Amino acid sequence: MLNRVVLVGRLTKDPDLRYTASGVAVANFTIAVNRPFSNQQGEREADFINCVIWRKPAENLANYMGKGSLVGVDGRIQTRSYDNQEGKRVYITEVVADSVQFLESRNSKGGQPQGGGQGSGGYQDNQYQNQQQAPNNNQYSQPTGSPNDNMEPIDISDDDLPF
Amino acid sequence: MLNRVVLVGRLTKDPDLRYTASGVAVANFTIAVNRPFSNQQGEREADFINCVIWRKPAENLANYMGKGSLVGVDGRIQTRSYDNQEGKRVYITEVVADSVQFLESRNSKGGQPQGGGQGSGGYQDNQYQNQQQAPNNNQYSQPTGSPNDNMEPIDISDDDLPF
Amino acid sequence: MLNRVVLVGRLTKDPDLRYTASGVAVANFTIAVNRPFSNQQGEREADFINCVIWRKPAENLANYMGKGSLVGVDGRIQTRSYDNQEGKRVYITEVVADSVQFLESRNSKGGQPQGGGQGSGGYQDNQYQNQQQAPNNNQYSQPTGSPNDNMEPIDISDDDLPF
Amino acid sequence: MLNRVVLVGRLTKDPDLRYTASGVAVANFTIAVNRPFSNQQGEREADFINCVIWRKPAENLANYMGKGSLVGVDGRIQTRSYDNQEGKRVYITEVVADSVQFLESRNSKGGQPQGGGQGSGGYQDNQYQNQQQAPNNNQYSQPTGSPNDNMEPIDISDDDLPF
DNA sequence: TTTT
DNA sequence: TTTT
Repeated sequence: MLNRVVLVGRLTKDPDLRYTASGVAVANFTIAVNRPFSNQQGEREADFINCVIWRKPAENLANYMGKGSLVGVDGRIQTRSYDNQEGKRVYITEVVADSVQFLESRNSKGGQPQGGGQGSGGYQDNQYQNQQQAPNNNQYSQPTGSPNDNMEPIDISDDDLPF
Repeated sequence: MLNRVVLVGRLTKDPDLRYTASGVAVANFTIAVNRPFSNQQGEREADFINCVIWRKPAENLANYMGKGSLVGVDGRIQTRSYDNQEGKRVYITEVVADSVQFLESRNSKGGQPQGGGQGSGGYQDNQYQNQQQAPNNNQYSQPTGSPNDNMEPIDISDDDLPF
Repeated sequence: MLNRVVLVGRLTKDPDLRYTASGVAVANFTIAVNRPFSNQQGEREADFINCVIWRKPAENLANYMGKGSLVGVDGRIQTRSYDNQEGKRVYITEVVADSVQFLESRNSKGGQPQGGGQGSGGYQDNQYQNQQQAPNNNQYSQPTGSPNDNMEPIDISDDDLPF
Repeated sequence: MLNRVVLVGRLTKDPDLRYTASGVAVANFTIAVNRPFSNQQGEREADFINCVIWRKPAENLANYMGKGSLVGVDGRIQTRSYDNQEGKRVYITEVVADSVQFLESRNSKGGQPQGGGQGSGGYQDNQYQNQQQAPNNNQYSQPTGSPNDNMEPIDISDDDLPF
């Protein structure tokens, strides 16, 4: 049955990247999507939407985007439930992203602070596409070093390129 | 910012229609959307997605659709929170429907039971469109009588026609 | 970049199934999507949207759906152009379907005419999912025989099952 | 019936703003949406999607966005036809935008060229929302003056504010 | 060239 | 707390 979600918004914090026991990468993140209308107090509110993304795109998101980054999300709504520590059933509604598009980097994540005089915020047509391939059980090698906040072309082998 | 959701699924129960203190109709409903893939046990799971719709379309939904009805939803994701009786903050993610499309009636809601030999389940191009008009404070008159499960053309004045 | 389309409408005619030189199945079809509003003459118009689907789902669509069938489409807009016989460039805008959902069979395609007293139009959760796998170059075997208009469960081997 | 399109892409040229005989503003524009995959030559292609937007949002788009601007579009697919000068029927498929979101200004349209050392390309949560109100037959007052390419807050009366 |  |  049809289940399709498209969002454009900003990361409320850095993505939270983890690995399953079998080594599959998964990142949780929340995006703030401002509403197109004002409330009765005349204020613009936002919706804070929890999202998940799996595998390579999860690592890419965690490595290149951070708090404040503007992203586009294409995915579906998923619901699940679990029993919390008080034995109460908790119901979760979240968006499982098939792909995340980088619209604008905003964070600096420990490196050269963005902004200043260098003409920041350019857009590259970068997109995480979830290949939905079978989970591979290797440990992923974590990219380190300069986060390349300005999103200029970077010189790495195709294999490592997230986009 | 962009926030768009499209769903096709079945009502898990009859819509829950209420009125605000100022007389605005609002209906809550949950739709089950079957996933397009099987889990590791080979079973097809579903997502149970909570939705809200306001005003006239809320009444139409409540009057014409019921548990098991197949509907299409066009809307956006909304998040909100409240403090429960234990003083704990509870976060809600739901879909606010702009319009609901009737794809197939399935329930009988007190009237002539659907099904049998009469060729049921016909589709009419019926759609609730949320006009987003200012709330009107009148009490809505509740349609009663024949639920018209077979969704044949019905003969009522234009003013009452939900589609 | 984001490009997402979701449609629900009826096939204006039987899907047109063909095979590329290398044996890849592709089906073209048009769906009529009724507009949610009336024009100035008070008439409801429709949009006639050309769609394409590839591989297995193309064959499934051609084998199980026909003129008048209600379907849901999840896909993206694609544009292309070609030079016609007069040497004039022609621009095409169409929807490439990732998946098509069967909402209601309507045609009979040579076999037992649908309808009559047998409770027609039931919905099964059937969906063509485009696996985006590499094209396979075999000739597909064309299913023949009973079109199963009522969409009841059918007893064929898993390999042939479209859903 | 359901008909929903969401796009993120760049304007291929400045929007083309016109007025109907009765004074209703309408803007035509094309956005280039890069495909998320490469073709067999390893090149990334794009789809060039024709769009229309009506009334106030049309004027806003024309006044604030130009060739190269990154926009998000939420709308529906519309088809229409007309007879060309050779008396041949021509079929058109385009997107009617309900709203356009400004993701990044790119053009300068006669004013201070964007870019340079000033940290350009910031995102504001600006969105044209088509109110679908009855056409008003006044001549719209055309905003003039500095196009504010950097999209900083601008100080004009609420009535003129497009977002 | 269009569906219910 | 879930639909076919």
